[in-house]
Amino acid sequence: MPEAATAVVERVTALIARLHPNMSDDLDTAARPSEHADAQVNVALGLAKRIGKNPREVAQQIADQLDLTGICSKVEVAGPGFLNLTYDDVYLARLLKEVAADSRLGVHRAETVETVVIDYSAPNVAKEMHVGHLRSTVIGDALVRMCEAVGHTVIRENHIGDWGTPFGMLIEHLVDLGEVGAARELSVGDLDGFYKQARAKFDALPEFQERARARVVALQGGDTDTLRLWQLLVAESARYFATVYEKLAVRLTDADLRGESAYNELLVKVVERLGAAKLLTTSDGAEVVFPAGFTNRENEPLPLIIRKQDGGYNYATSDLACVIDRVERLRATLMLYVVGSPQAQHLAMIEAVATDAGWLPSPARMVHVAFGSVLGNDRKMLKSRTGESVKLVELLDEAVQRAAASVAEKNPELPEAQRNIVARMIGIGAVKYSDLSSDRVKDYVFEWERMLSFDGNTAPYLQYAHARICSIFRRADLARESARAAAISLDHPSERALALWLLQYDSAVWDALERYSPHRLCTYLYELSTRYTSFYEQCPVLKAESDAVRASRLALCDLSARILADGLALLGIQTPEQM
RNA sequence: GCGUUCGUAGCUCAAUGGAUAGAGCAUCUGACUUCGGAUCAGAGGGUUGGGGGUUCGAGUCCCUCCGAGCGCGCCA
Repeated sequence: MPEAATAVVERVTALIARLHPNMSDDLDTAARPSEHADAQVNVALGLAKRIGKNPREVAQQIADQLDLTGICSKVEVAGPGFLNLTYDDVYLARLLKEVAADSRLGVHRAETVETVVIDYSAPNVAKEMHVGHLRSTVIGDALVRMCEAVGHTVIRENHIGDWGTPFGMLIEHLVDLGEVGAARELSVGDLDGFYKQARAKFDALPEFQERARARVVALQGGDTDTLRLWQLLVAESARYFATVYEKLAVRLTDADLRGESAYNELLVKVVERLGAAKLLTTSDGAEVVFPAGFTNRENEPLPLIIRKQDGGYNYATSDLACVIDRVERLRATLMLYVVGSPQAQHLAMIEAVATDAGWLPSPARMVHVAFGSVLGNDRKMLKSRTGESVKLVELLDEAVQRAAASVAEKNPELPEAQRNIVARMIGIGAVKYSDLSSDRVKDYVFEWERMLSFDGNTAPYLQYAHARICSIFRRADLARESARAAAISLDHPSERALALWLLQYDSAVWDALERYSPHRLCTYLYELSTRYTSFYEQCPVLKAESDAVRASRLALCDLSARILADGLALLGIQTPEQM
């Protein structure tokens, strides 16, 4: 309820400033959603404490003097000193009409536009994508869409692992297979096999090991032929990643790929600049930084290793280079790292060092958008039957397959071609939604039955609610736009409950975005669906008692469908019109 | 050992420091000549891991204990 709440808060704040001129600072004047009223204001409780008076009396005084004409039809004091507000129906109807006429559905733009770099997905070249990449990719994609929706400038960065010692053995394996054979091997999508074969040879054959090591040196030395072979691996992998992203329907493209190798030239500069800032020390032959506040097992200062004993660099160095690149070249003001929580300490150290080195001048900042693991039925990290990590493609294919079976069973009239399209929206949507709908910092249990169920907080349930609305307009042979100018009346309780919720879309989107918590938007959309279906059960739309009521209800339907579709789109989930 | 995240109904999950901790699944009871029953209405089910503290008010903040996951020097 952005506008209504804002209007209320403005008047409350003004009144308190008048009544208690020196008390108005940092008082909680917010108008919150409430179970007992349309909204509640709790300011009297804090104020009473501060001025040493009875909270109910303070609340009553505010209620008596607060002028909410045209906004609220009722203000009452309840409990220990809550102000319960009932909005004026005419006012609500007017707000709804404004939202219905708004292509943004009431979602306001960011006041200050940020340049947001979002670092997510991050698969490794020549390695299969597995469930471990699911959460980063899906959460990152949702954040991209939400940031863009409020007008931020978003730069997607898929920080792929395309460099390091494993590439010696991978390139040698490629040479062994022959370029044509290797390309064939890689293009069938069996990257796991390729990697494992290389690994097996590396472990078993000293001769191969020698070649691999020499190849790493050649790669780092910039040997032309080696670089060409390396690029072949990268290109084949990129093609594979693109197919996965297409299946997943996320925004990532080849243009967003940014391998670690991209920072190679910057690594020397990182060392130079850390040296110039006098942060660098030598420890056991390695060049390291000791950021304050980090300790190891023995309670000794924990170093961030910048240059190894052997002179090589590692991930900490390239992560620091990355910070410099994002702040100084891309002008990032906000950097989101959609990375699993196990890396919390590493990222905290990167941030500490970058801050100490002066590479994060305000307003530039890093945020670790951490997330937990995907668990199987046994409550342990999800694994395949053979104990290996589950291939992402296989998981996605199974989701679509299961959805297709479900649609075939429940709606056999749907033509097969359409069924396949819909099955993809449902299956992929279900996987994404089950990932997004619980608090990201916690682990979650991956269960096919639950995520594909049409009951409960699932994508199919939301999609179904949307499809039913589309069905109403189809049956009535009405264009959706035609519903938007209607005068809205809110006589039935379920109409009113729905209307109140529709008006809170703006705050739901912002709430989810500000916490980088897509699940808050999921919860909102789920509640919207339940309120809608409840309305749908109780209020006939096409057979409404009058044309005016029918038009009003059609407007509520249209707005509900648009917010459902828009909200799901912000989560990267599609909404079929039939299913 | 140190650090960190988590612990809420039988299960899976919600809950800006605000009222009687909410949903879904499962269980039980109802509702289809009606816009998609792929649904809806209702019931039972809780010492929010234990114990202290701060606060007018704590699932939420602080301390402590218990339990689980993860991390902790040259992999990324």
